[in-house]
Amino acid sequence: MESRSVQAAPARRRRVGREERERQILDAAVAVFSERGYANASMDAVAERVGVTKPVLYTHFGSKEGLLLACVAQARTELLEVTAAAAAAATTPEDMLRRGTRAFFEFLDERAAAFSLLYSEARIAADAVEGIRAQQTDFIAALLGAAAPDAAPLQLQGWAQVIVGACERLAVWRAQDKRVTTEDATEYLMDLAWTGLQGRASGARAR
Amino acid sequence: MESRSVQAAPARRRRVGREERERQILDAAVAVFSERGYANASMDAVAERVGVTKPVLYTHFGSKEGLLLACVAQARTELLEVTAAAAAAATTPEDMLRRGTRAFFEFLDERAAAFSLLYSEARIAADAVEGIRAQQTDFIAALLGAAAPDAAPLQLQGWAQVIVGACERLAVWRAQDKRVTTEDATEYLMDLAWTGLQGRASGARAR
DNA sequence: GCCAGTAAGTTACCACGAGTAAGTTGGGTC
DNA sequence: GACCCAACTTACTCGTGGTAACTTACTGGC
Repeated sequence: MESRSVQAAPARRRRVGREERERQILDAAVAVFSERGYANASMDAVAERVGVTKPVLYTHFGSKEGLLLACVAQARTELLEVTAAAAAAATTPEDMLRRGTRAFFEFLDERAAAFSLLYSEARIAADAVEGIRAQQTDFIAALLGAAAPDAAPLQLQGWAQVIVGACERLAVWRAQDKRVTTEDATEYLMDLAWTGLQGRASGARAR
Repeated sequence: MESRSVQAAPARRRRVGREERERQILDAAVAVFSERGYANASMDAVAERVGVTKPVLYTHFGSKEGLLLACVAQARTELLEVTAAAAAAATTPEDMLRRGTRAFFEFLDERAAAFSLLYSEARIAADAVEGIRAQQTDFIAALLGAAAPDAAPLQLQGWAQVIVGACERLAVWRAQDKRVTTEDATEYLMDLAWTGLQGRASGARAR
């Protein structure tokens, strides 16, 4: 004597297939986690958004942390696909770096919610996010290795770390300052990573 | 009939001055938070480490979040002092970038616990950590502005973001791979930010 | 058509930790 | 040595992650 609506919509909404439910839950989780922050988001809130009760989430993902990790894993897969495809279309090392970088920024633009999850969210997913970074640095180090075959492996890794860190930071900066376009961000990265500050700064002496 | 030790040390441990207590609590909090992670660390654990009970923490810092923020604020102050002092000792822009970068890595080496707190810990402190980054980027942008007076302000900010992001990432990488010395990390940053990859990579054509 | 059997869901609970109200005690001061 | 206040403790509430046990909708076999 409360729900069951007025007359139609007899609240007849149960029994959804496993795969579809999991997609629903993941989408809801990304939304809720990114809106309220992981720590302040309750599992009940996610469940309510899907239209089920809490234990359903637990049968699918085991724990709150497991749910977060599943969200992260999904984003990870998509990220590699997008950047690798962009880099594959390039012909020179410079072009590769530029295209890959731009693809990264564009991906984050499209998927702003997933992004804020990935890069603002907690130690709980730290290992998983670190795994994404490792994936990206390995990928970039391989590209750099092809372009600079005389560099030591550790050096390649170091350069790749620099690029990944720089991109991540630029992405966060863009989220705060909307004036910065993906092209701007890409060029700032290229200015330093490819061209270097040497020529630009040497015009003005340190005085 | 359980504590109160054997005979000496009559558990006579109350009444400590406000400032000293706050320092004790901050130290304990950094230790506990970095050991177990903010989310898994209980306020009782921090209190026990200090040798008091939970409400004491609340009278000093208001909330668990407030305690974390106080830890972060303390680290922030120290970080700026250290890097600014290092940069001030330099004579050329290149030297400034190199000395500041190295000071950053050395600071994190000395204060590993505070570091893991800063760079692994959660959305709760995200704003505060973001404030530290803003402090560092403003500082670096000012240095770059002196060295490259014809660059646009937004461009300077962008370059500074690249450097801050790169340093942060290199720092995390170093924590994982102990082979990488502060000098290595500093040089990898300089390789890209100052010299640029252009010369190095152009030896090998894209083929 | 009807009746198991099982996967999908729900209700109703526990445990644990953040936060607090109210009472207690140490120690400096006159 | 009586007083007072700040430092400290005890003993609670409440919200939320997680779970055990029960219920219900859909499946295929006869």
